[in-house]
Amino acid sequence: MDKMTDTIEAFLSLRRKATINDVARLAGVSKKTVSRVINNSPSVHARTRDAISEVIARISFQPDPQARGLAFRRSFLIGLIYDNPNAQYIVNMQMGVLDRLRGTGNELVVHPCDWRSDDFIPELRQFLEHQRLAGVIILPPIAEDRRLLDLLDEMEVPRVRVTARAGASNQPTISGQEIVSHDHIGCAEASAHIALLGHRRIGYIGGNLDYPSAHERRRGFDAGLAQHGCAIAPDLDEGGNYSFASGYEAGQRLLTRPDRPTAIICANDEMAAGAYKAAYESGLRIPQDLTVVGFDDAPIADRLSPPLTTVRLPTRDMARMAANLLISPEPSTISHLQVDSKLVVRGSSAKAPNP
Amino acid sequence: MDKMTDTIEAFLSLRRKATINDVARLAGVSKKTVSRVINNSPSVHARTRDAISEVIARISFQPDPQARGLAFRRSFLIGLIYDNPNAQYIVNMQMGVLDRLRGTGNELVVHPCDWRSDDFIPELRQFLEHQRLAGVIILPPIAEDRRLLDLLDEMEVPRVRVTARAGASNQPTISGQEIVSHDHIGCAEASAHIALLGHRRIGYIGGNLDYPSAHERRRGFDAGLAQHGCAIAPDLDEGGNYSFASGYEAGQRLLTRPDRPTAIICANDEMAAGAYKAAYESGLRIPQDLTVVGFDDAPIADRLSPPLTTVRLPTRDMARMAANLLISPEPSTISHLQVDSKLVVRGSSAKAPNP
DNA sequence: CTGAAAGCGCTTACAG
DNA sequence: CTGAAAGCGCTTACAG
Repeated sequence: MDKMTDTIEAFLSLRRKATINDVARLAGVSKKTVSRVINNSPSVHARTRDAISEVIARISFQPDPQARGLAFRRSFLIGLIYDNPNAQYIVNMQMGVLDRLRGTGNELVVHPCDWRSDDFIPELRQFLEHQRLAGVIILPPIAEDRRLLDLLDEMEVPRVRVTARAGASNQPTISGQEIVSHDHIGCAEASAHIALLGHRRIGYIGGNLDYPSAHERRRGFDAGLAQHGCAIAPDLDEGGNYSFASGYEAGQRLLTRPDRPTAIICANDEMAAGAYKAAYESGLRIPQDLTVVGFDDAPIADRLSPPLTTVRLPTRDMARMAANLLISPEPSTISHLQVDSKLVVRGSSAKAPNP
Repeated sequence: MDKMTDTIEAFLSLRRKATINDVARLAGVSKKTVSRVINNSPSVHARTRDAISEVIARISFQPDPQARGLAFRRSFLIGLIYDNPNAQYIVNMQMGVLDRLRGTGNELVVHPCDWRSDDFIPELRQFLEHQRLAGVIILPPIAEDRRLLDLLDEMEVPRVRVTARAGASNQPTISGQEIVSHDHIGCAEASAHIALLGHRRIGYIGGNLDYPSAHERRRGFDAGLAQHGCAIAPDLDEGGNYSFASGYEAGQRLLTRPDRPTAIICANDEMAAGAYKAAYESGLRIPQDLTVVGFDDAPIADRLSPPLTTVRLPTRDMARMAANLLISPEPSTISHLQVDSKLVVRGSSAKAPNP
């Protein structure tokens, strides 16, 4: 056993958390050089680097994020900012971000907020001033909020937006990266599926028009139908707000009319579940009497009877990609990454009943 | 305008983030004294304190958490550690913790993990070694994991556990605080409700017996029935694992027998939803032919048709209480706080059908 | 390719 | 009740 090993043994017997000074001493170099290794500086002799890496591994040294952060003038925290009521969506996003953060030394700080509150911007300003975040990921719908984007630009916080509409609220910014979900692709698939099943009396329950997603989804549904010479019946075109209650009420209106639809397209699964309830109360069987499709592939989708045909977005992947844009050592020049939604066929869609 | 105000004006025109040095200079004291004010040290003259507070407010000084953390040898981050598939539960817990953290200068770092993985403990050790957290909150079921508790003790991380069973895995520890949910209270209410409705053929679909909650809930259901001289029929006592699928399968077994139950008690709402599906497929109407009750008041509960009678736990409040135990300046001597669940009656429970 | 000095913004001893 | 010095564990800017 050489002297260096002895010293390492001695250090280990102290059972103390290692610091950069321990590594420097044990490796016989200055702490500046250790710092270079930690930060992957190229200008370190290979042998020096190897020796230092060896010591780091032996004493399981992990640089203290607070000390690094203080010196760097930024933290190793990624903020996730959102105002979204869909719990599964939020949890998936968190998981996706964490997938990418694992092993990078960064942690995830969650920050739900209240878009409607007067305190919305001041509260976020306070949050951002307090922590000097490594970056933030903003989820729909507030990823479209101009005031929030301006605030982030002003504070020079790197950010990635997750949106349903390319280029929305866009302008030259400090690091305006974006993950865009193509909601319309899967919607077009879904409505084409319905047209191919022979449906012609097709009803619609739309999403909250304040959200870009509501427009994108409608655009997709219309396109898929148009492909087959079909369209939403103008007299069956109901507005909803993405809630179960709004889907239920719209479903009641649609299903109690004499010339009721044979299929109802819903802009999300929550409203589709509401439509199920209306159908159930009207004594209509799904899918024999009525076809229903939704969007989200929410947990409720395959718990409904029958399981709901819907459109799925790769939520977790999107979050992973968003985190990657923030973390990636070589910031890519691509600023808009796009992901497609896709149709998931289950038991709620079937051939149109014979007239 | 006096000289001090002038200087503050001058500082503000710099548009620079304030530091403790700015406050000290502007208030004409040492930074040590400013530090005393920040940390509420009693030994500061009232007039001195007021002057400093005034400057702090004027220039909106916020101490840098990283610098404070480095000096304090701990961060201002609260960790939330869990392995739980229920998205709404997780989101509610996060909201509750954040309710209490707001304004304290602490942030929430979420850390889902995989209880089943071989890497479970090593991964958590790495996490805890990296960050020097101000404290952690552990959610069920891993709040019962002995290895995790030992790890936290070894690393001297303050912790609060959220559990369904008082005293589980308990032993003298560094700061073994605990929020205990009395699942059994609401369960007893629920089963008493069923007994009072006249049901006598009562089936049961149980939770995963690896989780304390499964035992606590069963205990409550049994007690509520016993109050009225009733009990789960031994031949209708099904095991489940809290999943929709397990509820569905158990429901099928229960409902296809000739002497089927008139009421089914489920250890959670997911399984109750599975039982709904089995009932639907057997052509049984809820609640006319079959009464069903669940536990959780999950989002699905009032989206089912009819809405599910269930038991609600004040999840968000529990999280708030847990965070409070960690944050509270005067650590309370009470180490076990208890909260009750309660019955929520909806449309899925009705009088037993006439034999 | 490597290092000594100064600094990031705070706090803990130690004085007085 | 208040302060000057040293330190938390890192990095930057400057040398060499």
